[in-house]
Amino acid sequence: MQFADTLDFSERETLFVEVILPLSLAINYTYRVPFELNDKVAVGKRVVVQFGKHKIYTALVKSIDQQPPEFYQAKYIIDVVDDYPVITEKQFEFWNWITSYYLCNEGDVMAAALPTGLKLASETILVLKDELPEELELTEKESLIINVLQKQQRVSIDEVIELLGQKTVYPIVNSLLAKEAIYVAEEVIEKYKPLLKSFIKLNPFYKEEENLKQLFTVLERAPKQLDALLAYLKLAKGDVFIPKQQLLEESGSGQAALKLLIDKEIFSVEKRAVSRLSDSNDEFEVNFELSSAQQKAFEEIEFQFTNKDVVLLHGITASGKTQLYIKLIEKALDQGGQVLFLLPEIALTTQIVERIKRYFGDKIGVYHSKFNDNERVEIWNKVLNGSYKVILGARSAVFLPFKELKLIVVDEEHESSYKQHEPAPRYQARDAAVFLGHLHQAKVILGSATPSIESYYNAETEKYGLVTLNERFGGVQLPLQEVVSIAEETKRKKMTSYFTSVLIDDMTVALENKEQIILFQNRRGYATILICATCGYAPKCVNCDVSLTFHKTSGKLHCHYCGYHQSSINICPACGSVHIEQKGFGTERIEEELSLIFPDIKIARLDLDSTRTKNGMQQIISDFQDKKTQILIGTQMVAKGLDFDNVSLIGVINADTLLNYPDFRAFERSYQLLAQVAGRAGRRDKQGKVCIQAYDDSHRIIKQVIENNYNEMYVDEMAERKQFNYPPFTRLIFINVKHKDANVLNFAAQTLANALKAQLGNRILGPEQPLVARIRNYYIKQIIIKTEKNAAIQKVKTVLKETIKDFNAQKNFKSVITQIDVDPY
DNA sequence: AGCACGCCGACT
DNA sequence: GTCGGCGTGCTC
Repeated sequence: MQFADTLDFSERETLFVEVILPLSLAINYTYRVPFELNDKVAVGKRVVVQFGKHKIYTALVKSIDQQPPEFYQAKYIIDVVDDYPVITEKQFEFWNWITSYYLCNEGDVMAAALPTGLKLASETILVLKDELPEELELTEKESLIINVLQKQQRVSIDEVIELLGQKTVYPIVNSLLAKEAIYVAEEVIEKYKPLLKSFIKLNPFYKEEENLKQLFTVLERAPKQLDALLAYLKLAKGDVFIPKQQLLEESGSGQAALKLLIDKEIFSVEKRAVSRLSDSNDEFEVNFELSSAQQKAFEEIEFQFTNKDVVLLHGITASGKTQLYIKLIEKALDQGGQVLFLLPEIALTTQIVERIKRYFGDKIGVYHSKFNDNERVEIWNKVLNGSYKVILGARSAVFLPFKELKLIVVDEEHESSYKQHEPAPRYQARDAAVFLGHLHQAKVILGSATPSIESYYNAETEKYGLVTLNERFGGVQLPLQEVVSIAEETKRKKMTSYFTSVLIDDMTVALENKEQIILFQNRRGYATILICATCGYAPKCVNCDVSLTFHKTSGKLHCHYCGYHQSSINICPACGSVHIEQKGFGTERIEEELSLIFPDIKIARLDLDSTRTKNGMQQIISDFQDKKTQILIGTQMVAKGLDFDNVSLIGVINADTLLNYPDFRAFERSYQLLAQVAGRAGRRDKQGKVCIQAYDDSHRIIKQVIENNYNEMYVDEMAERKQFNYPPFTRLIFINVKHKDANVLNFAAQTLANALKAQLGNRILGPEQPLVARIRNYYIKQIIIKTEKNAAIQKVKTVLKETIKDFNAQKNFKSVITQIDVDPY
């Protein structure tokens, strides 16, 4: 009996784990834990599981249960990856919020949140059996595979496809498996490899003065080795490892000498994981005092924080918001907390990052999409272990594993790039950050010179605090702003290609003064399309409902939606005419025209095409900064976060295309963009100039930009939004319905809309035809849900989710794709 | 998201 | 007869 008492039955527990897979799946799956891993599994750790026949994934343990699943036999988990949870409890809560608010799957969030390096990859590998069956009859293709396997042991499915020159290899592979000639090895590769560098240390034996002296005499006849030793003694203070690279540079002695020293055990080597991120170690103090206006704003923010969690900082351009942020960050750090500083993607490669880095030194991490996975995993771990206190990042940085988050700064909060449109989770990082702040009881500061209407509304209705900073730092003057009517100039024949005489005169003056110029051409209207002057034919994309755009650099016609491209045309394929004209104008075209007007001036272009690479953009910017180029032509990019001392003139080529964009936020966006662009002119000691070209030169938005009248813009916009029932008075949810067949789509979209209307009534609009009705061979329709602000939104979402589930379950609509976009702006 | 399986049309 | 394309269903 006593024996039975000591038997601990709890150890015989069988555990089951519910895991999230990094895939877009509607439900989570349950696996069984092998007894020997019982102690290792924990919520928030990663586990290796097989999902489906071949694939192996890293899944995340969401919960642990002792109850076996009722309706199926659970598979075993293969392994537990982590010693400690990589996902914190708070992160799970955050993920849950994203899932339910933005109506996506948990797997979508996991896929977006974890750097790929933390998700393991699997590759199916074929391996030859040690002993082949005696009677083995193989087809020609099968023996081909076996032959290769005999030479190189392992072959991946991809290689087999290449080898046989055909796509369907599974039947053949299956046959080989059935004949027991091969087996399948699942290879899980940990993608994250720390960067290892060699470090050198002097044998502690030579710490003794006597021994060292002796060593010197021994090495007298080996000058190179002596150099290395001396270099080490110079670099290393005491008994430490120093980077091999550094030692080689300092000593001037080569690898060979060093190797001899190592062989003689005078030096020892060690491989160490080092950071891939260039941490600037120059932690020099950047001393600055807040101006009295800034100091007042700072105190005001602090005061607002006593009863508000979110404060909107409305500070005009060049009012020195960055300094305020720095002071606030400093304070949060003093309290021992972490800080998340969100920036729009493109602003991350620019000066503001440098400034903040310089101030906070190696406590800071930068996180954005151009970093590779290794770097991202590194940042993830440093946030998790707390060695990074401040994170500068683009929207995905909200997913980092913060522990003691005290403050979140969202700079340029009005920026549309905080919203992710594709793929799910379609989240708005600014709004998510507000929730994240709430979760951590951290304060959130939203900063902008031109706040979004919804944030300003939140401030006006006292949901957020509001602090205004409307004095330019250091008394920098506002630029001189003028509007030129393109219509007028065209009538008087004063236009030179796209440029009004006023802009050309301004440019001439600026160039004579050796000052620099930025020309801004917004993305809309960017395209140059070809059109036949005889019959009106315009080349269209074969996969999408858009005209192809002509790119001079490649000499080809490109589709901006799917990447399709074809060679350009000289003869109209429809009518045979040779009169092909270029219509519309892009940055490329402007660059070309401009170089005809100013042949001796160096011109650079900053847009998506010229900045594909991580350094492409840096190069263009630094060339402009170093005054190697005089004129910079760009799309929105030039408006964001760039500061150039020597720029005295900003030209907006065509403001109308912005204003005419068919979107309820077009005016708001135009105001923000134009105001932002204008803020780039003459930042230091000299008053700059802004020249806005437009057909409709009396448009209220242009007037409001020139007068710097945000409040009037806000009031006008609010009146319109109220009248037409748009946010912030309502909430929008878009449902994009897609199918390859236009007829199926039309019927499906109408059916879904009807089903929704039956429950939600006139809150349902559409289905409507979107601007581009077909992308990548899929036809698209859009259903819009517009609910009143105070409606029980969660209820609407539940209805929506259920209705779509039922809809997709219908036989005819299985292949119809539906995507939900909550707050699609 | 993959991937198998099954059905169908096309061509060595 | 294969081969490749595509629609459909399933993965614990």
